[in-house]
Amino acid sequence: MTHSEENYLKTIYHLGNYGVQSVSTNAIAEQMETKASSVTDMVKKLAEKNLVNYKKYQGAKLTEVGKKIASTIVRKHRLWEVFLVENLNFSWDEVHDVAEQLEHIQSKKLIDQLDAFLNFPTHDPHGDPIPDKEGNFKKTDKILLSQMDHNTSCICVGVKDSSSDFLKYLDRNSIALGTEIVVISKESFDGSMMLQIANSKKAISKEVSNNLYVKSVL
Amino acid sequence: MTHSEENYLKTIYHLGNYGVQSVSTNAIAEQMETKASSVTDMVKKLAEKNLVNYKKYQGAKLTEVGKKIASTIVRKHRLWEVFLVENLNFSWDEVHDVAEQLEHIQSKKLIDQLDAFLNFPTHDPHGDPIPDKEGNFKKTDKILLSQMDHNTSCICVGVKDSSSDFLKYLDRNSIALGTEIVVISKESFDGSMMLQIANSKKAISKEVSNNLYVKSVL
DNA sequence: AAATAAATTTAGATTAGACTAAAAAATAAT
DNA sequence: ATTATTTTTTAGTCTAATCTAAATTTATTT
Repeated sequence: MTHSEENYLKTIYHLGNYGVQSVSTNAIAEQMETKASSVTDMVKKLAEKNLVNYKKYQGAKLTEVGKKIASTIVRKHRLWEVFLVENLNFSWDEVHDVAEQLEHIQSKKLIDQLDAFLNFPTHDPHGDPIPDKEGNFKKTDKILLSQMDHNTSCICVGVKDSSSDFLKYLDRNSIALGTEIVVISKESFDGSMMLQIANSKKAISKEVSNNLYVKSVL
Repeated sequence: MTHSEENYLKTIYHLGNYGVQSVSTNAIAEQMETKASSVTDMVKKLAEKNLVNYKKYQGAKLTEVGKKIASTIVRKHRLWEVFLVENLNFSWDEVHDVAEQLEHIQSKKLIDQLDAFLNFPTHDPHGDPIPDKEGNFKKTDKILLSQMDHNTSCICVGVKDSSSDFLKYLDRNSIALGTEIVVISKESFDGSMMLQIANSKKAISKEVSNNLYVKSVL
């Protein structure tokens, strides 16, 4: 497995909804910031190795073996993110690039021991689930903040956009995983919201509420 | 910096005595298990980038910049080894391959924070010194066990051969860093030695005493 | 000092991964 | 149902890093 092959598998895993759907050549190319022709070449190679099923003009879908490998890469990525935040003083907007590198380190013992060292975490610093050794994880019943009605309460459980810019915005507005949010009102014409967070009111745009996952509380 | 370029710099650093001496093409090739022609190509490229000084048929020597990069790679390698042993239950004969991968991770913050997390260690699990951020380290005045006279005492402070086979041999014979060794006698014809370790006597060959660094004690 | 051996470099080929430009297939629009 | 557009593939090129085999330089012997 080369780094490049691993990156393709990971991308197909993410875009194909944890590997269940077929993913188009162009979608892969856009996500990876590469050209469609490069994707075609690589997808053929992965098909040759039985890691994806591929028929011309019909996109690629992970095989069971491909899915297993992809989930392992995601598992490693997310475990390393936890390590960086919990033990090395990284903030949640700084971990991605380093984890992109660390996810390619090959050592079964390393990842098992890291998992144990971190006390078997189930979610990464952005609220995304960490697959177990078999590639399984429980899907949390999270919804987008934008779907909440006014006069309801919820707890922040994840982000859809995990770009540094968005995460820093959340930091500045005291929104973190576990933060309780009350939706005071919702503007129908632009989708903006007025929130109550701790003791202060905050206005947020539709872009923000569309990128924040929450769990409703009674 | 590609992984390959980093590996060449590291090798030249080690073979050239921390970068002070010129290293021959063949020596590099043998150490890296590659061909001399490949080494020539790479050394030319490194010279182009001003990381080594190179004149045809005269080997390669690190420049100051090259030395700095090489020492950083060694620093990362050794810090990761400490982490693996101290925090992830690896034994000293298991760390090398994983550290070979981890040493290429690029992140200044990562390595600084790891250093702090480990409490600024000065030596790796094999007793080798860890360069600081500037690439400096204090050379310990260690000698080979084979140079000790009979009826003298010493403490094990490092290994010359850090192959898994040798390290496991040491484990089986209760020899670790910090172990006190008394040289009872020395056989002149084959260089073998009789040692007193804790409460038991052990016979060791010249190969062993030639690969174990010790510090003499009064 | 000439001949032999060893070390090193050069020349040319190969593979992985990416690219551009052109061709072909699938989709959408008139 | 043709035409136009988008998507995807193919064909050919490029770079990094490696290799083999041949040529060249340096070192060693006799």
